[in-house]
Amino acid sequence: MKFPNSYYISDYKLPINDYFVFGLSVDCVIFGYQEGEIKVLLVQRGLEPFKGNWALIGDLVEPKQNLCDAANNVLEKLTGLKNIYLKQFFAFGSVDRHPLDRVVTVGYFSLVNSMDYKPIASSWAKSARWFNINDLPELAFDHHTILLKGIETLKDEVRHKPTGFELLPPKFTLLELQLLYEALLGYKFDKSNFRKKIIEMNILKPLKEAKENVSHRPAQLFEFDEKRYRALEKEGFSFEL
Amino acid sequence: MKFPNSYYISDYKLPINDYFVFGLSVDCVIFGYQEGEIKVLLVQRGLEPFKGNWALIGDLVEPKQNLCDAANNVLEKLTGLKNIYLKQFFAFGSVDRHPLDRVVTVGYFSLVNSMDYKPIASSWAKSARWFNINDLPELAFDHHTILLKGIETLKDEVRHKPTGFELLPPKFTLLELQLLYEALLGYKFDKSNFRKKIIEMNILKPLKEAKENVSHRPAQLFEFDEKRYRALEKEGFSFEL
DNA sequence: TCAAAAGTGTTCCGAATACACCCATGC
DNA sequence: GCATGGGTGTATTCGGAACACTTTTGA
Repeated sequence: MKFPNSYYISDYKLPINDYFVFGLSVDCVIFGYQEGEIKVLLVQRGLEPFKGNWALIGDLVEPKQNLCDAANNVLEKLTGLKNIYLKQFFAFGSVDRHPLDRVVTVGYFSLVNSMDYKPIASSWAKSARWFNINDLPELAFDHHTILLKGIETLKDEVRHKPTGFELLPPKFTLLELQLLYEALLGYKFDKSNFRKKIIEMNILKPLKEAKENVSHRPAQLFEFDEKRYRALEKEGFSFEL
Repeated sequence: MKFPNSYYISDYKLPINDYFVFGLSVDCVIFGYQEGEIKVLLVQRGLEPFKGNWALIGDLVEPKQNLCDAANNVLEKLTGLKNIYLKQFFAFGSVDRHPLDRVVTVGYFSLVNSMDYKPIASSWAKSARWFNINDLPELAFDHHTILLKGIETLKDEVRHKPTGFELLPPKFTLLELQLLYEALLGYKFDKSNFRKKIIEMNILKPLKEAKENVSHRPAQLFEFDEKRYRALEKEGFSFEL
């Protein structure tokens, strides 16, 4: 490697080659929403180390691959979905986090609408399963730590940005939205007040369609108006609750 | 390296050795507060590449060094201060972010009380300077991107957590606190309302001392009550504004 | 006595809360 | 008709915004 003797300004006397010994990986915390509960997608490892344990999906980053591309690839390989909501949340770099060598991993979290998710025929997908985030199995590596940090980030994000919409189908009713937020935040809303608040934000586009095949009055459907949200955001509007 | 043929479950056929080619560094965005303005500490590079440009301080991580230890070391080497507020905010991993080789860098941001900061006699400190965050010089590498992300993170953090206290001396007056938050957030508060709000949060410990040597009525001094804040946080209290 | 900042009190308004109530549909 | 969720209206409360005012110090 044609690296100078010091990267920034360092006191190290070691040849610089000795510094290019890191492995780099990405791990994805994939959230979904089913039956009123927040789920996370895990796979069962088929190889050592930690063979048989459940784990986040992830992979080593290639030498010429951008971090976010690596994360997108991992996600696409498992779900077949492209352009999914994907956000980096933390880099985990403890010396001993991997039993065999020095691997730094970057955590991404992702929200998928479970209806879109069709496990595809890969060695991964066969062993993939959704777990309730309050009822997790033992995890490989430091994936438990990563997952907890991911959940924390999700909750922070949900409270201040209209993140949750990614978990719903594109068209949804106000009650569905309310139930989702109740699951995400862990507390109840008053129906009337929740509606008033979200409607007045002006980030939902009311549709002329209604829910069908329900044994009660059919509810109006809405879409998240992303364009409108971006516009409001620029004006200083900030999503709360 | 005794690495198995696949890290997680991968389709790669390459020998695994080819994946351990990453350099890893940390870069610190160090914020300070002087004369009512938010500053950031930069150093002038003495070596190629980007010799002469201003840059964040940072360094390569050693093979057996934890990420956060690396960041702390960098900070200590420049300022002589240990146990400073330091928080990871993002990993920057573009393939081409470094002109000479593949180096992934992890950004940390830090808040220091400028009174504590005494540049120490090192090759770094000689060329260190505080810059107003609205008046930045040209920066080396992708440090401008990193810095902007750091500023963004700071503003998010400040709004939802009692972060700003690190920028003040341990004992401060309410007006000093107000002016700091005005600088951080970019807008004014009403004196009376600001006081009421912050006092009612119960996270400040009023002292029996007062500011001295001022040509007007001396103000009461306060301390941030970290213990109390942690306790309140556990009960679900959330700091806002 | 004046300037400058410390510190307090009060009114007003809008938003959040807590309910109560009516509507539409399938069975 | 009744169960179920859809959808609306309103009185009350609480907290924030705006602003005025008094106090204490040094010069």
